[in-house]
Amino acid sequence: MDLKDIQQLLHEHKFRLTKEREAVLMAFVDARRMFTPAQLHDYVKERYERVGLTTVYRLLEALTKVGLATPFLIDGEIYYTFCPNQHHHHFVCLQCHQVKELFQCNAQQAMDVDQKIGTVAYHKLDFFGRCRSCEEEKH
Amino acid sequence: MDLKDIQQLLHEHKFRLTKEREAVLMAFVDARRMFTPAQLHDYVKERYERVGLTTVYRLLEALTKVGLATPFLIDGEIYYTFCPNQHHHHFVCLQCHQVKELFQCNAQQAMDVDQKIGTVAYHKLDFFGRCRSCEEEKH
DNA sequence: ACCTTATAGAAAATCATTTTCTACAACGGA
DNA sequence: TCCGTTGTAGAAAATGATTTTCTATAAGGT
Repeated sequence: MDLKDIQQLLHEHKFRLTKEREAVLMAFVDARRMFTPAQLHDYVKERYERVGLTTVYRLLEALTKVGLATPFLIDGEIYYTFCPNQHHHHFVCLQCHQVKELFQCNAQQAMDVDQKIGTVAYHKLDFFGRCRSCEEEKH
Repeated sequence: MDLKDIQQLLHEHKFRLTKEREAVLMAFVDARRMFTPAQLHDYVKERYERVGLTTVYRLLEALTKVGLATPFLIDGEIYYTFCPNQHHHHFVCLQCHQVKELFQCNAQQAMDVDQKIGTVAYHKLDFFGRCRSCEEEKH
């Protein structure tokens, strides 16, 4: 999924991709890690250009609405990660906040929620720990 | 896990179980559903006795800290559910907010996160949908 | 019973998020 | 390409959930 596709998806939902949003989007996509809105704001400011915090909030809201971003709740903080793909899971490094996608998914079958309980609309499966490079960091 | 065990666990962490906290705890445990702090506050006020909202926040924080409550992020709202057991997963009804625990867990084996990625400290697997009774409600 | 330490709850403070507002930019049609 | 419509940027203000503060009180150990 590249910029064109993202643009089209946003467009279908009547969101316009301005240069400001594009700057935030580029930063967000490239980073491959999770951010709180304020963190992403700082990150964009440093690397790309100065944009308003409101703009960051609005893009994150838009991306979440069209299914391109996922919020995580960790230690009471809400982090967002860019999620271009349909259904997948995550490995989240609690140290460097890097996020990796895992595509293989056997959870639905593996768990097989009983009909007596209800009907599953969707599920979430995420792994948290330390990524390889964070582990190697401390000798 | 009964009240005695909860009391002991809180005690180990130097939390005291006062009558106010006990009222909130009873409500929370009995309900078997998820609440935002404000919702739980209302619920306790109606059914048990009047307690301060601050007290509700503090109990939820304490329970989360000792591993007896789990927060869910749904539509931007943070909901808490009482989680007495070690490792398990959830079925969350998005309509009535009822929560059921699922104990069988093959996720770790089923997914088998690659060593190259990192080391998993814990994982979360939750199912969202409509529970049986909500489904039957509308004929 | 006494002493230390945690708690209740109201009130105030904090701070993340949302709303408001105005000038401006993007898109689509002529 | 120009124009009208509609969404957007960003600062500033408002909102509202959550946290902190404070004082009297209660809990639990000794």
